[in-house]
Amino acid sequence: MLDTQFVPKDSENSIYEFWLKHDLFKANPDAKAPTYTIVFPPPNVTGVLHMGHALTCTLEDILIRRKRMQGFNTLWVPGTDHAGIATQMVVERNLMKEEKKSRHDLGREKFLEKVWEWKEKSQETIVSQMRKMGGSFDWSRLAFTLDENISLAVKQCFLQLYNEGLIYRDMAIIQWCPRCHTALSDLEVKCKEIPGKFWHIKYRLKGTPEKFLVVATTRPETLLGDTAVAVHPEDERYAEFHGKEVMVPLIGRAIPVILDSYVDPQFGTGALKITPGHDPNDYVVGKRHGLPIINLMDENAVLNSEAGAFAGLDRVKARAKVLEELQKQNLLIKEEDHTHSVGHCDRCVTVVEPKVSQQWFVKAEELAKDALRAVENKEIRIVPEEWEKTYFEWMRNIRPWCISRQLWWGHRIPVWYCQKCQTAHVGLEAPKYCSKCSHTELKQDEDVLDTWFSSGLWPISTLGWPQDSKDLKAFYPTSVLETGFDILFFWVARMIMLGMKMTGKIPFHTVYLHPMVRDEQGQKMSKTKGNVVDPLEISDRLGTDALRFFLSWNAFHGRDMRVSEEGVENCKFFVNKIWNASRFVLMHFSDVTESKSDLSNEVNQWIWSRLNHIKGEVNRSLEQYRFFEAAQAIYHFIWSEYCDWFIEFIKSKEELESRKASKDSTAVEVLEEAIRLLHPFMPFVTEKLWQEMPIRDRKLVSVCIAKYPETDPSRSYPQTEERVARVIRLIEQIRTTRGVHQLSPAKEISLSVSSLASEGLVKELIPFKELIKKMAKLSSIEFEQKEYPKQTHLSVVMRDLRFFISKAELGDLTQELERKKKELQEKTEALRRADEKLRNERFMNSAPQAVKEGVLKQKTELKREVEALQQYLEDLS
RNA sequence: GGGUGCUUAGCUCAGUUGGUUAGAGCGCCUCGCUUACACCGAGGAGGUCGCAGGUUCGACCCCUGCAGCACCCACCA
Repeated sequence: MLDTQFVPKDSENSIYEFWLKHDLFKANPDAKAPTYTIVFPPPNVTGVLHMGHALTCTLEDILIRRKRMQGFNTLWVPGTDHAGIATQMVVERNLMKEEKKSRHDLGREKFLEKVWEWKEKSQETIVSQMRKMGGSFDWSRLAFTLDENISLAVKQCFLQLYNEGLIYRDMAIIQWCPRCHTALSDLEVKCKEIPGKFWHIKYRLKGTPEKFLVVATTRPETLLGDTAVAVHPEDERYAEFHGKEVMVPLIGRAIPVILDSYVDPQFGTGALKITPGHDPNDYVVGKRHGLPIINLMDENAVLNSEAGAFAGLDRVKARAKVLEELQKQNLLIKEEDHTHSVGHCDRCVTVVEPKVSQQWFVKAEELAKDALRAVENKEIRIVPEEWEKTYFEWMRNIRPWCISRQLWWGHRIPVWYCQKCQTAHVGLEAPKYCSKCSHTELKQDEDVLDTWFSSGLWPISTLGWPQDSKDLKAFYPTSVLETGFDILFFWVARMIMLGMKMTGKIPFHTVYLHPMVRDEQGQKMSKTKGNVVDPLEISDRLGTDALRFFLSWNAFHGRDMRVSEEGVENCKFFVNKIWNASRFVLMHFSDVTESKSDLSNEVNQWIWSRLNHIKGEVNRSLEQYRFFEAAQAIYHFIWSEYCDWFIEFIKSKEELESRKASKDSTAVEVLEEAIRLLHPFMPFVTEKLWQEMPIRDRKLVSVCIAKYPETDPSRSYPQTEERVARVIRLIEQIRTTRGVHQLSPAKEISLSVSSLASEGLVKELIPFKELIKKMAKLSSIEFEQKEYPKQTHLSVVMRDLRFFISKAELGDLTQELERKKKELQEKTEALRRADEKLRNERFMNSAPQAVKEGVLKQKTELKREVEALQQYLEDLS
């Protein structure tokens, strides 16, 4: 006997332990069954899981559990990401808070020890949370991006790309974060519109100080690093400056006026100061003209000795000081408001500084070619499809990927420099001596790799690459990559590029991009806003099953997904509903242990047939990653069909007794199948209930490995479905009539039903007589083709049936009158339109037969209804 | 500046290649503690599908324009 309620908190842990005990989630590379593989997007070891992770866990677990039940050899690889910059930041912040020390105070080695400690704790937390969500991961394959074998993959990949010339080291202008002290890739820089100023500054002509040109800039502090002023070659205004030199204000350095068509004469003053050291565009122009590069700032964006009197000031102070000086020297002409977009560090939101430095790059342009083609020719399918365009757009305009980071936490770049001749050696191990000069002193590159470089290898590295492992053979390419669209470029694109380059094969067949999690108002969740809904707290209180069902119910193909506690609560009600339906069934049929469904019984036929539809729909929807559709289909079946109608149908004393006596198994079997159908969505409660089912595959230890329901043509009864649908409609109509006439639910009435179409229709209802009586609360019901006088009876019409109720039994009719008038209006209009269509020659010529027949049928029905309604209204008044 | 989406019931969203009277959940209103469930049951109200044109026998769906919203990418100083 089941408890009166399912208490998730008391059951979930032990159910999960039960699964682990029976080792149900472990994949076997030697198994014969076809494989189905997902690698879980490894969460950063920066802290705890949020709602986005919960969504990922839920959706992937649904896919995996269904495939497992379908008999696939499923593998779901769990893991975590070292998340270089993010984790380093968190640990640094902690260190500062707790010990008032910077990482430099500790030194590289000691600091890394601290980070490892942090990682252990964080990973432990994350793993326990993934379990709490019910995730059926193969824990024997738990991976971390800095594991030895994963690091080997990273080095191997670096080496291979280097040998092919696809990785190179270059002096280039990159985005530098003065707070994180590292280079960033373009993707890690987010542009933001910032209201700023446009300052117009005098640059005097060398030797003729009364002549000058005016340069407009948003960054006056960088003028200290100017090495030219550029004007458009055809800009007449500056013709007299061609070939001359002007003086940099404040420091009196002469720089040439150069001609470059990059300059837009319409913009600003048409004269552009060129600062190759601190502006990506200027860098390009500077290179074109062979201009010197002046690096004005140190790693903190504090001005260095190149800045002369301004040395020691940071960017912001330097700007103020420079402006002040310009003002004093009467070189500042005007100041206007100007909004422009400024790059910010994705992690710490500091304004980044373009900086010329030695960095490592990947020729992404080369790798993108195959990665682009794979999606173009649908070898890799992106769902929803509209994201393909975004992917194409980015891939076609991809630029070199800066992969070196001046951090401590991460994969050290596998390059060693000879301390004598500076020759670089790239390899998996430190070389013993220099291959060029045989010197034995070599030093490894200080930098580490971009986190996404190792993430990009995740599908292959977790499966054992570069070894020719069993896992790689069995499970690669993986089946589907499921994640949020926000990391399409960061992660997905790079996995495709690196996976294809390293193995020659695509890393996965399908990319499913789920929506972003928002709060109730559609706002991004963030700690600072305080609108974060914590999945663990919710699952603690309302149950993991409810949370998971809510998440799948809301996984639309849109871009946002709103999470509210109320929504989860409603799903909890659904959990309760199934629980109680099961209680009812077990209360009456717990001794029904043999499959013996009376298939001559129309109610049985009907519920089997309905179940059959739902099975098809759920499977179809899940194949297309339409989680919301699948969830809704099951919800509707269990609640509105199985509970509201089937159970109510069999609930009458006689029916129940007769079913118990004959040990009819329908109620149990349909429920058991519905439970299996629901299991991927709500693993915990379904496991618990499945174990209680008197009929189930007893050879199996868990519903996790029970067969996932598939449609079964032998259980399809379309005609019965139609008949029962008519019965349901009749009951509903009687109830409505009772309702609008304000009859007490306790009051029994009598009525007579006749057909508006063929007489057979009414005969078909006779077997349901008792059932209708019970459910519509009737004292008696007659089925006969008989008219009653309108003085004494009211006739109610519904499509193909009508019934008569004695007026004496009805109460106030005024409300009903209004309602029916409106209905008559609507139906008359619909009839008119149907009629118009049928008269329309062109419609009759071009519409498909089925549509024409439909309209004709509709017209007949409407006509009957309109006539009957008119009569009904007459009767009423 | 370039790109991608979105606009359907009070709210969140479905609506498959244009074809019968546009759906769901929640919320709301009325009634009911009927022995699985009040975390429930029965019934009801509620939409000129953002606006304006066009194509078509027929448009929520296709085309054009407009308005509003969101997101992504971006070196106009």
